[in-house]
Amino acid sequence: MKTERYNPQDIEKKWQERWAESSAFACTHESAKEKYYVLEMFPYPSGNLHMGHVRNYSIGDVLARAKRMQGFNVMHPIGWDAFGLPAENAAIKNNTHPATWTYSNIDNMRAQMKRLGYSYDWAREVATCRPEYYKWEQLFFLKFLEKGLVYRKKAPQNWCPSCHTVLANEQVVDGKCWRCDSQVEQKELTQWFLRITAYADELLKDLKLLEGGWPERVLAMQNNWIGRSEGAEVKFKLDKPVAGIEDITVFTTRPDTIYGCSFMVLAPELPLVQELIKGSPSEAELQAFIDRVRNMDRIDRQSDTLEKEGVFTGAYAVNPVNGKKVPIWLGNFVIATYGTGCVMSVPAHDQRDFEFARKYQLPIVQVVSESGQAESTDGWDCARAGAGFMVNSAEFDGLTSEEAKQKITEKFEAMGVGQAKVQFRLRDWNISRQRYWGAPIPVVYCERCGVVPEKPENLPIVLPLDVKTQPDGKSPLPATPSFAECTCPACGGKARRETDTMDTFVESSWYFARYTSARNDKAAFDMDALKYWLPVDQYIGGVEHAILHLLYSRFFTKALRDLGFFPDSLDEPFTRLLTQGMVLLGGSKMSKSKGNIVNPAEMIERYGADTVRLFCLFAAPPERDFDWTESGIEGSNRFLQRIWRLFQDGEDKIACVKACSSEAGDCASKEARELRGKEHATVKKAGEDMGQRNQFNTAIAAIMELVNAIYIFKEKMQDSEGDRKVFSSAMATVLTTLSPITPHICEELWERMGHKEQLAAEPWPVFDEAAMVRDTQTIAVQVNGKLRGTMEMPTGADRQAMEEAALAFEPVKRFTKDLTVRKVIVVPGKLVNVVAK
RNA sequence: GCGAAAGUGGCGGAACUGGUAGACGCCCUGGAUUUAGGAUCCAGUGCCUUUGGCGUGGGGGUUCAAUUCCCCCCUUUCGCACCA
Repeated sequence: MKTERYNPQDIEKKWQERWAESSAFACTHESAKEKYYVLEMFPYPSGNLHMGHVRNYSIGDVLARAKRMQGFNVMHPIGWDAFGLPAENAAIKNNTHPATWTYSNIDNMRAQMKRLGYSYDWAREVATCRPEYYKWEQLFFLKFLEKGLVYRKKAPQNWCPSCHTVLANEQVVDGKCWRCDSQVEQKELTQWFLRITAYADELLKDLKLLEGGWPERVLAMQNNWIGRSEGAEVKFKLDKPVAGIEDITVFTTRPDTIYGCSFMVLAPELPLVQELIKGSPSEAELQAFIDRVRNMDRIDRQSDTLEKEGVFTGAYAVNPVNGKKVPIWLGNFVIATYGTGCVMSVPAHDQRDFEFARKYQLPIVQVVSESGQAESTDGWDCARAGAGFMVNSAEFDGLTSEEAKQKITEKFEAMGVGQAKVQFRLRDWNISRQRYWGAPIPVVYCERCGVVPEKPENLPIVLPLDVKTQPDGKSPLPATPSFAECTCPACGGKARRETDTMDTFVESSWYFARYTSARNDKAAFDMDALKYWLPVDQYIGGVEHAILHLLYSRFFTKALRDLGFFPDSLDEPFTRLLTQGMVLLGGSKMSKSKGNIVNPAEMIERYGADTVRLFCLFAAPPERDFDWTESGIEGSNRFLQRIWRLFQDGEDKIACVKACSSEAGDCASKEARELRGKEHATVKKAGEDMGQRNQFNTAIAAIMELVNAIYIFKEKMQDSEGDRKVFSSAMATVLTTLSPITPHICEELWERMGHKEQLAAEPWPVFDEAAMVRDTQTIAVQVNGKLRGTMEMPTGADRQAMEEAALAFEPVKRFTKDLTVRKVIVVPGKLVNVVAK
C-alpha cells in the first residue's frame, strides 16, 4: 500500500488560508457568551521572530484555541510596539528611515506569525507608531496635565550618553542603561513626569487583588520597587539660622528613637547644604567633599562596600523633643531623593549610624532596651534592639518601642514640629525622551504664554516623516522648522513645539485596551467594549517586564479609570499573569553575539509549524526555561508522523464521527472498553491542563498516551462496527484535543475523516465519568507501608473483600509470616496496607 | 542582609486534596525488518551486593503511609539592597 507522507508545508498553508477566508478567529463584544481575553505582550518589530517569541505566542495561542473550544468568546489580538530607539539606530546604520525600517519589519514578522498559524483576530492589529494610535495617547497626556498627573520639573536625570536620551529609574539597571548597557550619567534637565507616585498606595494595596493570579516573585518585585515605609517627618530647628534656612526636616521610620539622636547627616548634593556651608570657615573643604561625592558614579555610590565617609559642617540642629544640640554632618551614603535627604542618626539602634558614630567618635545613646534597663554602650560592637522598652526618653520611658512610635509621633504633632508620614521608594516617571522616533508630546512653548498644552481638536500632533536622522543619534526634530515652529494654541503668537518625544513605555501602557475597539476613530475606546472585554484574563510574557511595563500599565489603568476613560470598576488590567521561561541553547540564553541561535523560520521550513509549536509546549512547563535540542524537536515531529501514520494505516476503519461519540454498547470487548475509558480520561485531563492549569506539557503527554493506546487497540480490533466506532471516536478525540497545539495537521486529518466543518469551530468534547470506570482495578498491596505487590480486583470491591484478598495474597503472607497483623488500612479502589508487628 | 522560586533517573520532566515515585518524551541497549543507512515495529531501561535492599538536596519529626505536612540545615537561580 502506498502511503502519503506527512507534508506539513502544504497542509499548513492550506489551513492558514482557510482560516483567513472564514475569519475563523474574529470576535465581537456583542455576544451573550462569557468572554475570555488572552493576550501576549506585543513584540517590538525588530526584524524577525526569535524562538522566545514563538514560545510566547504559542502558549497564548493554545490557550486561546482551547478556551474558544470550551465555549468562551475569546479575544486574541496582536500588534506592534513600534516606536523606539532600535529603529533609529538601524535607520542610521542602513541609511533608511525609521518608519520604513519599522513597517517592513512589521510586514515580515506578521508573515512569520501567520506562518505559525496563530489564531489572532487580525482586524484588531495596532501599531503604536501610527498617528491613529498615538493620537489618543496625546489626548491622555492633555487630560493628565489638566489633572496634575503630568508635570514639568528640572532635576538631575539619568542620562544615557550612547542613546542620547534620559531614562526612567526603572530603565536603569545596576547603574547602566537597560538597553545598551552604557554607564548612566546624571544630568540636570527639565523634563515631563507622570505622577505615578500619586497612585503608590493603590498600586501597592492592589497587589493583593493579584495574589493567586500573578507569580509571587513578580508581586514581590513590585512590592519592593514601590517600597513603602511608615514613619514620621520631624523638623529640627537650626541652632543658628542661616540665610533663608531655619530648620531641617528629616524622615525617620523610628520616631521612637528620637531621644537617642546624636547627630544628623545630610545628602551632600542637597541645595540647602550650599546655604548651610556658605561662609563657613571650612567651606572650601566641604565643597571639595560635595564635589567628590557628586562625581562618584551611581554604582560605587550605592554599593555596600562603599566606605562611609562624612564631614562636619560646623552647624548644629536642635532636637525638638529634648532641646539637645546635635552636629550636622554630610555623608556620602545619604540619598538625596529618598525621604527629605536628611537623616537623624541614632547610632545605638541603627547599624549604619553606629558605624558612622564609631568612625567619627560621636556619642551613642541607648533609648531602647530589651530588658528595660539602660546600659552602657561602650562595649557594643553593633547597633542593638530593634524592639524593646524605652529608656533615656523622658516621659516615654518604660513604654514598648511600638507604643512609643505612636506616642512620640503624637507629641510631634502637638508641638507642631512633625507628623506621621508614609514614604515610598517609587519615583515619578520621567517620560521625556530626546529622540526622534516616538510620540510627540502635545505642548508648545509660547514666547508670551509660556508652556501651553495643545488643543484636543489639534490632535494628533503628527511626527513628521520627512526628516533625516542624524548620524550622532540626536533628534532631528529641533532642527525641523515645519514641526518645531508653530503657533500658540492660546494666543496665536509665535511658539516652539516640544521636540522631546514620549517614552515608548507610554504606548505599551494602554494598548491592551485599544484592542477592544482598535478601529475606533471617534474615541480612544468604546466603553461597552471595554466593559465587556477588560480586564485581560490571561496575560503572557517575559519576566523582564516584571516592574517596568507591568507597573506602568497598572498605573495607567488606575489613572484612566479616574479620568473616566476606563470603567469605574476596573482596578487592574491583568487578572492572571504567566511569565514564560526562556528558550536556551546549550544551557545559555540564545543570543546573536554568542552565535547560539536557532532560527524559527528554518525550523518551520524543516519540520513545519505544528512541530515547532508542539516542541515549544512539550519541552517544559511554560514558566520554566528550557533547552532547545535537536533530538527534542525530532521527537515532537516523530509524534506527529505517528499520528499521520496511524490515520493512514487505519483509514479504511475510520468513520466520520466526532470525539467521544462511541457508546458503551459499542464496546463488545474489554479492549474496546479500555480504549473508550482512556479516551474520556484524556478529554478530561487535556481539557483541564490546557484550559485551566496552563500545563501544556502534561496535556500533550496525556494525548500521547491515548495515541499509544489506539496503536495497541488497532492491532487487536475486530472487524466489527462497534470496534470501528470506538477506534474512530478515539481518533477524533486525538485530533480535537490536540488541535489547539498543532492545529494544521488536526484540521487536515479531521477533513480527511469526512468532516465538512472546520475543527477550529468544533466544541471541546464532553467526557463521561462513567466511561472511565474500568472493569478491574489494580490494587497496591503494602505491608507496613512498603509495596509488596499489586492485585487486580473487580471495580467496586468492598473493604472487606479487599482486606481478605490482601491477607490471602502470597507476598503478604510471606512478609507477615513471623508477625501479628495489627491493623489493615483499606483505601477503596487504590490500596491495602497491612500493618503487622 | 531582605524577598521570591527551585532542588526527583544519563537528560527534559510527571505524580492535581498524603495512598503503587519516575507518567510522557529524549538518550541508550537488544531484537525484527532492510543490500546498507535512515525510518518503523517489538522488548528493555532509577541504583545496588537482586527470594532482597536503597532511593525525590541533607538531617530530624508527624503518620498505617510523606516528593507531598512540620522543624532545622545545605545548594542553585532570580529580584532588591547604605531607603534612614
